[in-house]
Amino acid sequence: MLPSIKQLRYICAVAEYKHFSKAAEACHVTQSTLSAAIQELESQLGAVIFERNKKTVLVTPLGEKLLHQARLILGNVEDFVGLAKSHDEALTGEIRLGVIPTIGPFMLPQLLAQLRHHYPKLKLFLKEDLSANLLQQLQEGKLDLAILAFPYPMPDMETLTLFRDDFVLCLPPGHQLEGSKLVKQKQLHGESLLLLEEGHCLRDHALEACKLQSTATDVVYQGTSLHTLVQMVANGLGVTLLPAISVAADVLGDTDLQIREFGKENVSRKIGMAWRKSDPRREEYLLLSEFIKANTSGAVPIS
Amino acid sequence: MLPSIKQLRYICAVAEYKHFSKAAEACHVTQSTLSAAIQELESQLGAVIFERNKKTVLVTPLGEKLLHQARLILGNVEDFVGLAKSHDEALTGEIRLGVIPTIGPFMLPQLLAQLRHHYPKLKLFLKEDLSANLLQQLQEGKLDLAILAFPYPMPDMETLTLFRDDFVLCLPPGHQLEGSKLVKQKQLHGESLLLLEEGHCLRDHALEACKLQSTATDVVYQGTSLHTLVQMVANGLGVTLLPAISVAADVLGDTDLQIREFGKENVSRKIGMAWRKSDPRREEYLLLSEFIKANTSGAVPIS
DNA sequence: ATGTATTGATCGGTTTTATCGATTAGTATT
DNA sequence: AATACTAATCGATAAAACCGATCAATACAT
Repeated sequence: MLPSIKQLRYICAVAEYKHFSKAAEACHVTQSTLSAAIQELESQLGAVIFERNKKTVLVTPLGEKLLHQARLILGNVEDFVGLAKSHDEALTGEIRLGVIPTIGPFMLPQLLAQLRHHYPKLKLFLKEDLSANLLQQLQEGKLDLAILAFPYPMPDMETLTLFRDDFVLCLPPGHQLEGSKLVKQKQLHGESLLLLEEGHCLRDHALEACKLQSTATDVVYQGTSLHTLVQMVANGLGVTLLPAISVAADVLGDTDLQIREFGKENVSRKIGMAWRKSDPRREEYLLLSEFIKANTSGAVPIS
Repeated sequence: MLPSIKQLRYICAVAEYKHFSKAAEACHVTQSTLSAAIQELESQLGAVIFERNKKTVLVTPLGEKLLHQARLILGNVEDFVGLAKSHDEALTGEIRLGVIPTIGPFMLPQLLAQLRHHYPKLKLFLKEDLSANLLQQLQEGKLDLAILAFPYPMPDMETLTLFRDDFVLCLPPGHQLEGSKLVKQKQLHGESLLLLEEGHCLRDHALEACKLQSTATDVVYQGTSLHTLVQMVANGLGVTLLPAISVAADVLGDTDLQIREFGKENVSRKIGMAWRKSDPRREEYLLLSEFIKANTSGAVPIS
């Protein structure tokens, strides 16, 4: 046997007004409805809450306790509804966001600061991982949203491209290619090209973008992050390809490395978002995507 | 718009089983019923709680919060029902008991100790006042029960006689009536009879029981309590009538006062209980009355 | 005393809601 | 391609909620 929330409202109203008819009016029902509901509740509880005296309505001691509990419940119900209401506003809840390592450290610091400013109620829980793992966690519902590089197969996901991220060539000072203002893909042949280890999509995207195969060049070493790659280049171990956003985010630091852009050739990857097709917060994600597009440096807008 | 408790139960079940059909089974309803109820809730809230994926049911971040709140509410509702249940047991709740000053100090110490032992969950809130005030507080619902002396007009109240309380004559040592083993009402004429001040029913009952009028004797002084009356008698100011229960409760203390009983004459008052006719706890009061009858010394059972 | 107004309970009838069983559409799995 | 499974949907029915009117008891004013 369960009381209904309506019944709890009724008894609280009666306790407040000490009067069935007035309480009924306040509850927008007729007195007969309210009386019947309260009688049913008392009958189901096997307890009398109100002592109906001629002149006034008295609350039994047990009724006093029940009323206290009822008010507690009604308050919680209000909070329940309020919870839903407060979430109506866009970007005020929690989003579990996954990002790949070749984007997160360069894009997030600036983005998060802006978000905190414009959407102070938004709580972003961050997870940095490889694309394959992010996909799996999206599917499992452990993540709501991912920012990663395309192309990448995203079954069951809706994806959206945010912007283009050009690759640039990173050279140590004095390198033979230092003289070229712009470089071409072909010029990479025979170079000691340093790339991230297996699993990073950046590796595949870079090779693909430059129309290279991993065997067509000397991949002498495998870095675990772009920062370590940069250090390796600085130590003369070879050259590397860096995404523009990382350079914009000062991945070079105070090294004296050189940057050379590619010419008209489209040497780039695309950065976008992905979420479950069934996720009801699509609108919110679209809103967030617009915000990201407007607040990311080093990115090339999609034409 | 209000959610129903049923809806809250449903969403908690789905969250638990991650499966609509199984949740429906656990709730003893069909899947269609449960689905419809949850859809209605989500629609009314304007929020999506579950993300219906083909393989599994996921909970949205907002849904997680709502579920937490829902569980809280359901717990409260359980407590609500439990409150009523726990009070089913007799004499386990709160009773606000009023007692008149010529009964309370002599009857309660012993009675309360016994009650505490036999009904440890019973909480008695005590109020000592004159009959008229007790009656008013009963009517106003500020008291649940009163123990007082009859006859006394108790409109709207149900009353019950507990026992008879005989009056005895209290004499200072060396008093002229000391020689009589039993005294008669007539012998009181001309005596300096000390009584309580106006308002105490004991005063009226004593006069009535002895068939006296307040003018027929010297009411030289008005005491504020039986203890002060006793002190006055000990100081030779006169004699007084004491209820047997007060003597049994050692109102005389270590004074050397004498007690004389009346003979076959019915010189007594009746002590009983009263509560509102509309009070639903009648059964409990009857139970309490039996307990009191069995656990009061100095009282004469009603034939 | 007598009549009027109030209060909460009760009854009959209507509307609304809840629930069920069956079916469907969309996905996985075999 | 066939099968199994899940949640949504539909139509019909049973249950309830609710209202308006009335009643009995009482308070209050005359």
